[in-house]
Amino acid sequence: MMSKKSMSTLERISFGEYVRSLRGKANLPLRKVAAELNIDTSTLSKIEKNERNANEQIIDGISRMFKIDQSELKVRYISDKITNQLLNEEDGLEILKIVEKKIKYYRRKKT
Amino acid sequence: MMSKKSMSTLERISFGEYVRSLRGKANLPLRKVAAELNIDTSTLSKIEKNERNANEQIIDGISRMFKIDQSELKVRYISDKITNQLLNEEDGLEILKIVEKKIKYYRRKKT
DNA sequence: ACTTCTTGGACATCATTTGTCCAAAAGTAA
DNA sequence: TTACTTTTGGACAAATGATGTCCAAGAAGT
Repeated sequence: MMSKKSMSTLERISFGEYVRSLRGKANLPLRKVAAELNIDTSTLSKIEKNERNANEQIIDGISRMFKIDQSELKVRYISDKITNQLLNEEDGLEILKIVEKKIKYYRRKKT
Repeated sequence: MMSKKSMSTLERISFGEYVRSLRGKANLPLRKVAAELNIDTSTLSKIEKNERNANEQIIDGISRMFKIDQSELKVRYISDKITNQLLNEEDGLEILKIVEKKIKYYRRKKT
């Protein structure tokens, strides 16, 4: 049985690093991908270095371009963001547990 | 054994509602608490209705005023925020699991 | 060297948040 | 009801943060 604590290499890399790796495998310059996504080359560079935010439209474009699952990519993006919010919080892990309970609670109530 | 899924009443209420309940128990008007916190009455009203953000300073002030644990209050605040970010995400719970792994991973690395 | 790719800074613009005030609504007690 | 206090929501400017765009210089490949 796989330990819950382990992280695959894929999970370990950040959203930006992941996008860069996709682009690398496809052997495409920033220029081309950025054009396809209708954003500036420089902006894409920064996204890949986690210095700029992506958004829904960009994420969708990337997933279409590289034929990867859109929600997987979104999950990567959001989980990075939240990790950054909690990484320096003393009680980060406790917060996660509470959030989990809250989400489950509200979902049960609302659906 | 207590189910992991259960939520105490205290956990169920929002940050704002909690602050309001503290103020209610102490029987203090917004005016007085806001003055103590150096914020506008209106702002505090909105914080209690979760329509405005609190911040570190305000959270600290509230915990001092009502003699409650400062990190507990902070945990409440942040967990509310993150819950709101994830509540409407299809993959919210999956994201939480990944965040947990990431935090554990980075903490192991960095400390 | 020449060319292409990548990066970082500058900048205006746009969006969001904050602090503040005020008037009206809601509540309390005479 | 009237008088008083508390609470709310809207409006607004100021501050802060995000976005889009351009360009020049650094890095990498030929």
